[in-house]
Amino acid sequence: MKTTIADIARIVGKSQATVSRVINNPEKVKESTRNEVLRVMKENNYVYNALAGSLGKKTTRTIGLIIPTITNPIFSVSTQGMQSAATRRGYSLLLGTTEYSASLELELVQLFLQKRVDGIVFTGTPMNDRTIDFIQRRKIPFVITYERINDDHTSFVTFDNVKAADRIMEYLFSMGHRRIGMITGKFSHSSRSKRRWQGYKAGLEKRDILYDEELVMQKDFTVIGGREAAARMLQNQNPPTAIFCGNDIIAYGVMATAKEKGLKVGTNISIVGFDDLEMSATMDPPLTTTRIPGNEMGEMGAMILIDEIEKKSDGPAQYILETDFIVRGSVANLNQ
Amino acid sequence: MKTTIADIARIVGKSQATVSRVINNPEKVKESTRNEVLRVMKENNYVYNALAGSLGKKTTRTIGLIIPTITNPIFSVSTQGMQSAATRRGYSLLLGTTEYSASLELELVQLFLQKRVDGIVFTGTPMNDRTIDFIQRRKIPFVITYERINDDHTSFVTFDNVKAADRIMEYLFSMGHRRIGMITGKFSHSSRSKRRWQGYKAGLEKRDILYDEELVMQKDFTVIGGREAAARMLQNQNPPTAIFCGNDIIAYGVMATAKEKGLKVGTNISIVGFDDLEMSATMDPPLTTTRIPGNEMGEMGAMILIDEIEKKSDGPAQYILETDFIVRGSVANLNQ
DNA sequence: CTATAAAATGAAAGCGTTTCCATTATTATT
DNA sequence: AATAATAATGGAAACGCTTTCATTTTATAG
Repeated sequence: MKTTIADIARIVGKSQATVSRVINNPEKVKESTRNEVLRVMKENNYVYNALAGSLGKKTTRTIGLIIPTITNPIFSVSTQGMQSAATRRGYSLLLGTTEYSASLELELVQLFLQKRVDGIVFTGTPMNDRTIDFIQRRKIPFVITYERINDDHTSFVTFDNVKAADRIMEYLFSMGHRRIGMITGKFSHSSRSKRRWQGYKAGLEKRDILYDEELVMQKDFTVIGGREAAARMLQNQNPPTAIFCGNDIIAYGVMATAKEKGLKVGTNISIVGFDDLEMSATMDPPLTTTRIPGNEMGEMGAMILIDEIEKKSDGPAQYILETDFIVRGSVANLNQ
Repeated sequence: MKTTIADIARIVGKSQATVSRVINNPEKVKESTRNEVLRVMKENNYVYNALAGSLGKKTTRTIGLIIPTITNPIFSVSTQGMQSAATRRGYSLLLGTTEYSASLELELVQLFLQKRVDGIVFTGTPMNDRTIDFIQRRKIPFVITYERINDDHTSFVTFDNVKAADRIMEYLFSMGHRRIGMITGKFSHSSRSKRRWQGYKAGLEKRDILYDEELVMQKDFTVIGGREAAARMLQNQNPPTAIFCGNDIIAYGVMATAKEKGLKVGTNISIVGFDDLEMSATMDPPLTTTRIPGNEMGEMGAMILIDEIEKKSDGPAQYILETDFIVRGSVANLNQ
């Protein structure tokens, strides 16, 4: 039924090895026979069987991507970057989402290993110890993006959440804010939330502002999460003048409920986000936030991984990319 | 180095066939030997080679997803749905983005065929004729989501853009609007844009409103696109009272520039979007728009495809899902 | 022309499973 | 206890490539 290289070989009157060569090392076969082979392939609608090929070559030219969810824009942006870098270098992406579940994460790794991906990139997942152990034991190349682990031997490309959070606190302080709340994602879901909170807390302490537990809440990274948290926080008897949101989506929710309560964002209440999603600039007022290098992390993650797969790298690559703090209109200046 | 089922067989003292059975038909091997095999597998860190397995079985349990871009939220939502349905049924997703390029689309199909995916789902791509021809000739199962083609033999799950657009026009008319503009995506990128425009035009004609070319613009499906179009359209000497935007993202842009021009959205200017992204409800004012069943299309698309792969379906499945028109606050009532 | 190097090709053994068919062991039946 | 079923297992070919090594052709040099 399906034609194989053996069929092609027979028709052309050459050996199977030669046909294989025109696929993999065309320059090694005489031009005339190469053209002949190609012609016959076309004529017979030959489709290369990459399964069989990979079984022999021991490489599949596909990399696995493990990500909490594709739904969060920050992850779709990095996925896009990864996809384009991978394509550029001739690799495909096998997609797996964990929904923040550690067991799913491990299962995915196992599945990907069975499918013999050439490498795996973990994006924004906590990577539980069993996963790390499992993957390290099989010594298949992997890189981490959005996160990092403390291990000299593993590659990652991430950014500094603590530093970025500190930059925000510095700004808020300079604008005269002293009572600052924080609404962030669940620590259990991402260590990024926790680091931002650490930056928040450190920023407070550094400026001798006391940390008030009532002003920090962990919520889902969703609009609803932001709304719920804001609703409670704003009816505090001594409400914050500014709220540091763990991401832009939460900030949208906070803005919405603040407005509903009659507050004027950027005047009566200040809000800052994190991520700089595309819509953040078009909010009303435009959201002050920090841009993270999502696309770059994706691209670089793929590049680094592929370099390791192809042994073009010397040792692990560890990058900490810069973030940009973007001042727009959602923070009031209390100094004047 | 790597242990294979042959190794396992030797250690256990059984044949390779038996080991293969404990993997694929565990019930067919005596419990004691099954446990023994399992034990030895664990002991030796055996990892099943799905490549070799697939070569024999002629199925890879992976399906290819071809999508314009993962960055657009409507596609990431459907991808999520697809992913979860696929996982549930034991399939993985191979991801490919076309960036709206027909040639890339074809290349992806070819690549996926080589990698022997069990089926392909096309999401929101125009599917050029060469692609259709190519894939039909190899008779590998495929389904289309977000779009459809006129062919009794191919499965799709989509929604009715013309109808949804008509619903919008009906509403706008009922609210007293007679001069209605449209800002939509490029027809060349998605036939959805074109259909929505058709619905717009038909809606106009049905109500004896004359079609004014100056009030319709094709732009990128981006915030910037919306801004640019709005900037021009609003300085028309006879500007529209309402603008029908081809998607929510464009609507965000339009809202932003309308506000900048001092217009009050929902009062002086009316805007309606399309897609109902998560943030649309939190816009100011909340955006009136129509919800499309992204997640459902993804889930159903995967289900239908897998049914076809596993021959559990009788003939092609063609679904046209319902959309929801969601009235919020961005349209003024001109009647009162 | 001949000798030699280089290019082109071929034969056949993998790669790690599945699967068909045959064989042996076990259980049920009378 | 003999026979018939049924369950469990094994042998070996097949899946469609790659790759190594040997062999044959062709080109190059003297």
